[in-house]
Amino acid sequence: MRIATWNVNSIRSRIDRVVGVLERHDLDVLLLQETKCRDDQFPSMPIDALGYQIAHHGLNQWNGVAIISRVGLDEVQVGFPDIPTYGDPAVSEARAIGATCAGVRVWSLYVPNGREVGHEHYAYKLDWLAKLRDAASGWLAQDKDAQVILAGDWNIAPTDEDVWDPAFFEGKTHVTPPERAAFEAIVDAGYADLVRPYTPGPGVYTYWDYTQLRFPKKQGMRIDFALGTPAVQARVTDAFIDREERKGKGASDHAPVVVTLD
DNA sequence: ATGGTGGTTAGACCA
Repeated sequence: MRIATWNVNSIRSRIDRVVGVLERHDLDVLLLQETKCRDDQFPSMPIDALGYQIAHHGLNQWNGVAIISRVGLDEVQVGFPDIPTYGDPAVSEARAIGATCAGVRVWSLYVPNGREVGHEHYAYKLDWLAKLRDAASGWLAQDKDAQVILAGDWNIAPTDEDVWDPAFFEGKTHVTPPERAAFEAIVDAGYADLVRPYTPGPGVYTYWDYTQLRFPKKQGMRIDFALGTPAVQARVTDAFIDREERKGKGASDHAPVVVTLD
């Protein structure tokens, strides 16, 4: 089984690239973030035509997560237990969707950005990650052999090696100790990074800002991850980051991250 | 090359 996660930055503007990624990598499952549309706006036809099923959760022009699968798409779940809302009045955001695909419980996750350290959105990010940890920890406690994948745009660079210049990011979100601790807490709950062992750094990234020629200058961040329970980790035979997809006109600012299971 | 990113959208907001 081959599964990928990708922050697509609008499914409507990149549907042709999505089809290309599905075909090029012979994907069984593709987890998308930032689809940026409502369910009724999702361009499903080209994906249906390839024999895939789609589960999408999109409420408006922001966020939006989807699971695309050709190996089954069962027990679709929008959000995880106790997923936080944002703001006052409280707003539910489309940042998590789960489903079972060929016996693997997969989650497409779009972790809140945080905006600025100290911003209300930053507190939301940390709370969101803590609630995700609680939920994910519970799933593994229920069944230590559970096959669960938590994948998506985490908006966290877990180590200094995961950003092109640590000094540039000093005092900014994505690299602060509380964010890194929130990520490590999920690893400590039993969810290992499935990709890093196959793509060691430094200089290995999944995201490059559109501005300032960050991609050609190789100035990126590793912020997209696929984490898995021990039962999943034991099945991984390969993983890579599809840098080629970041090239050319009309690319997303994120690259797909691909994992192969036996 | 006096603009410089790109998405959603129609003046901003978000990343």
